Amino acid sequence: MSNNQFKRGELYSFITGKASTAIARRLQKKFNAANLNLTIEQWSVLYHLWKQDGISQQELCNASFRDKPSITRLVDNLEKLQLVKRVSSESDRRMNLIYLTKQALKLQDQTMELANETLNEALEGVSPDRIDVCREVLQIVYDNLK
Amino acid sequence: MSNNQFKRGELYSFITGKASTAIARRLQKKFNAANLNLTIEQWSVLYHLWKQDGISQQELCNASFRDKPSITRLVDNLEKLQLVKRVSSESDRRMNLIYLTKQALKLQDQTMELANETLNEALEGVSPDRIDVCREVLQIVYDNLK
DNA sequence: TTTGGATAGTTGTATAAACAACTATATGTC
DNA sequence: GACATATAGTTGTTTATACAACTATCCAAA
Repeated sequence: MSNNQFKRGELYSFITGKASTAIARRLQKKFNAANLNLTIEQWSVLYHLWKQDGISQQELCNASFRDKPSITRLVDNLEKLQLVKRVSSESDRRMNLIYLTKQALKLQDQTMELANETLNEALEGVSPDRIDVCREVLQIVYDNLK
Repeated sequence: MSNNQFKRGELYSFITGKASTAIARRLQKKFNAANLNLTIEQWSVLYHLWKQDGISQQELCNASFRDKPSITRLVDNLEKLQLVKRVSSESDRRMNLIYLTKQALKLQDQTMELANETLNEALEGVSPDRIDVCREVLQIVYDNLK
């Protein structure tokens, strides 16, 4: 028997990720209300490209904690939306380098603003140091399991 | 303007729920390794039924933070696996009451054990009071947004 | 230079979530 | 009792995820 550390309620919440689901839903609603035709998952890919443009799909896999087929299809859809372009690498023709379009660059400010707004709503009434503890714990969880 | 409370890394982790995703994946792998032919989502429905059997699909929606079509299909799949049975309510024929089968009752101990094990791995090296803070913050986030 | 293993990406299939539109049943009001 | 409205559940469609199997390219060792 492992131990008695977790009461049921805790266990369920941790595993099902109710909080992050709620945050993602709220942000999606904001995107929809702003007529941004963009899913949170697509946004999360753009998020990495805004930090560094022209990375490979494999690097997007690592950065976004998704497998290769997931990234293939997200990039497919982002390409349909004309937000990214696949460019075959000259030095290694196995790789596609993913580049943002002008249209995608324009989305950064507005969507980051909505994301910040969402987090402020989510964390209203929580003190900064408790947020810090929470963030650190979640990081350890991720590191423990990845 | 919202504020500057969040650095990028924090923001992304909170929204995409990397930690809970990692926990769910680890638990799924344990289910697979134990030859339990069961998804985490299906397990999370059983979880509520183990607490209270014979509730309606709508109550499962509320308990599991899912919409009605999601529950319809999860119950469909659980029925195919012969883990639950839909029983039309006598008092209100719009409702299906969902009952666990004997087979599903047998799964409770083993899967809860695997879930506890997973959480112990996830939270290794985190002190109980920090876990508490984290859990409380996540609960507030959920309450703020639901 | 050939060959075999590793790496990058794609495709097929199953499960799941969100949203809209739908059916069936219940209920309250006239 | 009839009708409007609300509630419970289902179905269709799109997007996303996981896993397995596949192709194409690269690279290193014989």
